[in-house]
Amino acid sequence: MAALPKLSTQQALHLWRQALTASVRGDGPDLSARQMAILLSVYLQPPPHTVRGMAETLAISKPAVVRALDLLERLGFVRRRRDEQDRRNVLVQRTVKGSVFLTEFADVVVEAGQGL
Amino acid sequence: MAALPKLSTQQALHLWRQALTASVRGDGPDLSARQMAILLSVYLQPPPHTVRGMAETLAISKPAVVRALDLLERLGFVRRRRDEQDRRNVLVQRTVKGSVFLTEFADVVVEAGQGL
DNA sequence: CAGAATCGAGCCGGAGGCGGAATAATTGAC
DNA sequence: GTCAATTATTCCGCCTCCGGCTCGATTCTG
Repeated sequence: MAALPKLSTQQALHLWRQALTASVRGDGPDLSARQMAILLSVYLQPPPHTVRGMAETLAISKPAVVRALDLLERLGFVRRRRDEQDRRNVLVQRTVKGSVFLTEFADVVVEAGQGL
Repeated sequence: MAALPKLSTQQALHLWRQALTASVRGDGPDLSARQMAILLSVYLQPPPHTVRGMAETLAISKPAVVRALDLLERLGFVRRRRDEQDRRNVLVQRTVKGSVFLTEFADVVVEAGQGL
């Protein structure tokens, strides 16, 4: 990945505002910060993705992760699979729909970056 | 402001994830997307900032803006002033505390950008 | 095999957000 | 001066989210 020059404080805030505003205005689902962080983890971090692990990463409770996954699964952005090696675990996997959603969101951020 | 080279899709998502994760993990207040968008508008956009105007900008209801301002004012991130020219309006103004909060948040984003 | 440990999920009371409708205050139109 | 228009706010019922606790299922320990 090509290196990125250091952002200024003003650039960072403007970038965030423009992307956030476009996202809020958009007609897509309004994910909370936790839900978005979980979704991004699943798509950007190496597997496996377990409830326990994500709860620790974000320093939130397990029920909060379960609830977020309930919603993300309902939206079709993510899929739950029982781990056959250790059937206590649930492995969270990506879906095409989730990938499309994140790609569109990334475009919004990229465009906001252009507008600086 | 120095121009920024175009972000790649991957860079945009990684930037967002790292900043979001740090923010969720942090001990600061957990602002929703709408609340954060309103706060950023007040600090980055030219005044005046009215309830009506922000509701239109974000395409959300006025009560939603009022509630967000209630919270932001309770946190000390923003101040409400009656417009003396037209006393129906309320002008939203910045505070030192809000400025500090956003500066710290910007640092998180900048640091996430470095980690790409 | 028995008991402890670990995992995800469900339950519960509380807190807060949502939009539509109604309200009070203020201003503009005529 | 009167009535309509505009602004921010409050009220209402509904829904979602929160964390602590508990639970069933599964695995590990000895």
